[in-house]
Amino acid sequence: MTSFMANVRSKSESKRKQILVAATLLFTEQGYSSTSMDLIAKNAGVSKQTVYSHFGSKDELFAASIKQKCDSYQMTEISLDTASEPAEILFILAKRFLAMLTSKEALAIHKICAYESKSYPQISELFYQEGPERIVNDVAKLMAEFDNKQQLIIPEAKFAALQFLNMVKGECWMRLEFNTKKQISESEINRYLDSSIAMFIKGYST
Amino acid sequence: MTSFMANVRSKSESKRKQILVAATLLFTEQGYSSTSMDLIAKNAGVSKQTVYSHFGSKDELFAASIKQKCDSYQMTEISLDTASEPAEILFILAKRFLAMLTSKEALAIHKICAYESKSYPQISELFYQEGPERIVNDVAKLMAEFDNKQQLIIPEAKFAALQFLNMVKGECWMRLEFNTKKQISESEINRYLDSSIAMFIKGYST
DNA sequence: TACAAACTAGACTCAATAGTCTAGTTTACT
DNA sequence: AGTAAACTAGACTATTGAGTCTAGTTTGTA
Repeated sequence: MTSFMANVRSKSESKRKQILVAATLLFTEQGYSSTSMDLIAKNAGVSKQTVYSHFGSKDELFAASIKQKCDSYQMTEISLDTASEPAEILFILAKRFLAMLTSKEALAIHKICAYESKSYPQISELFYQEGPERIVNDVAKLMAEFDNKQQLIIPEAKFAALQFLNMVKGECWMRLEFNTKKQISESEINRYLDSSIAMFIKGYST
Repeated sequence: MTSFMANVRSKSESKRKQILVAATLLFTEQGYSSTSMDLIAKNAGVSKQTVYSHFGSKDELFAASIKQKCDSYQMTEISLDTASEPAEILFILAKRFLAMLTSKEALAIHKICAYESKSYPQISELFYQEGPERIVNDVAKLMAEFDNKQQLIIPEAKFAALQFLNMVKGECWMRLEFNTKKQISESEINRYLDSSIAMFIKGYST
């Protein structure tokens, strides 16, 4: 068989990665339409033709770029020490979740997926599944565990997860999303989280 | 004085409005960069030159367009019958808030302001103030009232408002934001809201 | 070593679009 | 009625950017 395939040189995997890395950086920093293929090629240290040989079009490259970002969305595994008190666990969870959510990367990819959700519904869907949905499901398991152990009474674990995570986002995230001048201080965030957790626990207490 | 200003014809206010209406529609439907000035002029039923005579540039028109959308952001006044039970009031509030939030218009303007928040920080800021911030402040007043009347114990009215409104957004809003195939049914939303309100009230109960 | 495919640099086409300009028309005010 | 500015239609400029093409270079494999 290989005799038919003489003189074959396979496309460089490293070039592909360079292109993907450069593209992802530019797309998430500047958005889809403001990012040119020429600049991607230049930043990847690669010729434009090579970009087109690895990815057929700008669309395709965009899809591949966001897709790999989604795949690598390893939300810091919520491997929490479930031996502790709910209040303690929830506080740590809230902090981790907020840290992830407010990272430059996460904000950028969220923004671009929401904005392009009409033009690229499959990408947006992918992001939703790998991002929000996965996290909600993970936290729902934790909520079910609280219920199991009778630490809290939670009839609908998924609702509780949604309620908790959405609360945690709060003003802090919105201000980042809209890039407002004033931002929320760490201490203010902590006060808010304390308040939210206290309310949540009381609301679901036995 | 007017003798110096002979032969003056003032720019037509109605043309200005036509332009603004067409521009707003296109910007919110297609985003900033995909909307051309030619199309705006055409849809407004006006010549391109007239667009430029009323608004100096595309940027300026965009700013004016979003600004007037923000100004007209009369969140259905939260004139709630505060004589009722908190649970009842909160349910009506939640439904109204969700209806507003999930309207095509609100989703579109939210999206574009978030996306352009780096390029147009002043517009994004304006949206934040006229949208989220105003609503939170209004709801905070309601929360303070619950506390005053000792129907609930709410030490930090603004926190409670943020917690409540963010909870209400829930999965429904996220799925619209990302345009996922599956959407949340009305009955599922109601179950979620009931759960959220029950938890909130218990969490802040006396 | 020879070949074919991956690669490079950069010129090229083609389309879209922001903004300007021109020439002629309408309209409000004096 | 006369005038100057608002308006129209549309040609025009200049730029940007996606995607192609060409000519030549490198490189892995048979």
